[in-house]
Amino acid sequence: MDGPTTWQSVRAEAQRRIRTREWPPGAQIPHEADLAAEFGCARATVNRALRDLAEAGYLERRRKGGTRVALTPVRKATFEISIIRQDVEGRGQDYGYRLLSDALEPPPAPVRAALKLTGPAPLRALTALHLADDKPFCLERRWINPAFAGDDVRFDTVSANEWLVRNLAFSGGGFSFYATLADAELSGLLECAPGAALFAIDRTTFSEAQPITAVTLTYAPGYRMVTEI
Amino acid sequence: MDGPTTWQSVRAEAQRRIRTREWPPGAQIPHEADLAAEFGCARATVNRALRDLAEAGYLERRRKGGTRVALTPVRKATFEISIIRQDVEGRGQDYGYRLLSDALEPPPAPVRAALKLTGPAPLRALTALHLADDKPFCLERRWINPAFAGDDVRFDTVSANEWLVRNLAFSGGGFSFYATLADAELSGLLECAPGAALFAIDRTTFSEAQPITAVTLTYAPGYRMVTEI
DNA sequence: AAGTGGTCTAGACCACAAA
DNA sequence: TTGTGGTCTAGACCACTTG
Repeated sequence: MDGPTTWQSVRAEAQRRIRTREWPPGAQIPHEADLAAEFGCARATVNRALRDLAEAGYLERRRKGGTRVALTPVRKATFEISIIRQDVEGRGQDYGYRLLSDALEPPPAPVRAALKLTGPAPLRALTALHLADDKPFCLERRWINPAFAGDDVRFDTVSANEWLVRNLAFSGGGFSFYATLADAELSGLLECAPGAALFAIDRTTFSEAQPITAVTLTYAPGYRMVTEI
Repeated sequence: MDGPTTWQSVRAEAQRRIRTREWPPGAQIPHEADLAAEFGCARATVNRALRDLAEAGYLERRRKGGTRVALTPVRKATFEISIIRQDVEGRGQDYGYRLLSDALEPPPAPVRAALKLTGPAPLRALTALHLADDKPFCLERRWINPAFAGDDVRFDTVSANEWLVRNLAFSGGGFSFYATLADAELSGLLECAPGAALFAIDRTTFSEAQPITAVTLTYAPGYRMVTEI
């Protein structure tokens, strides 16, 4: 005996069959019940293994339709959205934060569109600088729905980034990553040459279909966002 | 009766308790057995729900240590690594591909380091251009371990990007995203102004600890990588 | 040593989609 | 209509870690 069949071992064997083309791309693979019989385990164990592979993009499963090997295995990479302070400290540098401005302003059209706002109601507009070892690390330009962070919430010492992460669990939204040029304002704030290439992230956050915040994070030159799979 | 308790409903209720601070950050939550009794369901159902929340970064679970609400909920975003052709076609544009060069060359030091190569053995060096509606979309500069794609594999019409995705299921590796400036060579190939800000991705791929390929994808100006959570 | 999550089993019913 | 995956149950044993 070699103990009970684990779902990891079933997954590994299924991976092997996909890699070796024993189960070629597009082909239908045996039912869970058949595989359970073959591996001598419960169907739930097979289910757990195949569900894992489907989540990773290697299999496509449909009720009644059965399970097929994905024609184009979609690699899914995950990256962690950390608080900027943790990002800096994780690099072994000292973190600093400076709030540059905080006022109510009517949002420009792109921000209104990103947050799906209809009216021109003013939003709370923040500009802040995140520092690493006293040097500019990232510029944060944020628009916040005042209903979620009124005047009583102050961002002098705690960044809006951190406050929102800690106070808005379970929200959805979108990201977009792109490159942008340092204009006069950015080069001044980030203390870099005008015309430098800067990595930037636009992010919108919703909670239960309510718009919460839109933010642009522009990083100082040389920044890389790293992840593994 | 309202039917069996689903793991999704358990997860939703747990989410609510975290959001409302009924389970505050850092606090230990009841055992699976207690929650199962409270919800009137099997422990496996509670386990499925809490495991899901833990994978999303909201809970931290340890055998014997119990389950705690994460102090800093790490948001995990996932993005799909698609074949560039699909990316272009998904935008409703015509895809084109042009192989610019293909030769065996000793890799430069950064590539050797990224692939953890010890010797100076030559790699297959490819340069190719991906087109959208006949305009440059993305420049691909790739180094491939010849053991995995010898001379018999030709990349005239099928991009190495696509060939590798289709032929190397189950591989690991790393990504890094950054911004870079268009130098003379890049501006010529991507038909953009010198000094433009370009979004770029470095990627390394390993299969079973064997180095497979290192690639730099440099996108034409204006490209955004988009994802949702 | 003991408590907690991780997993497996065997069986059952259900939801969905294909035929 | 029917076949397939999705899920729930009740019980059991095990692995890991903390005390």
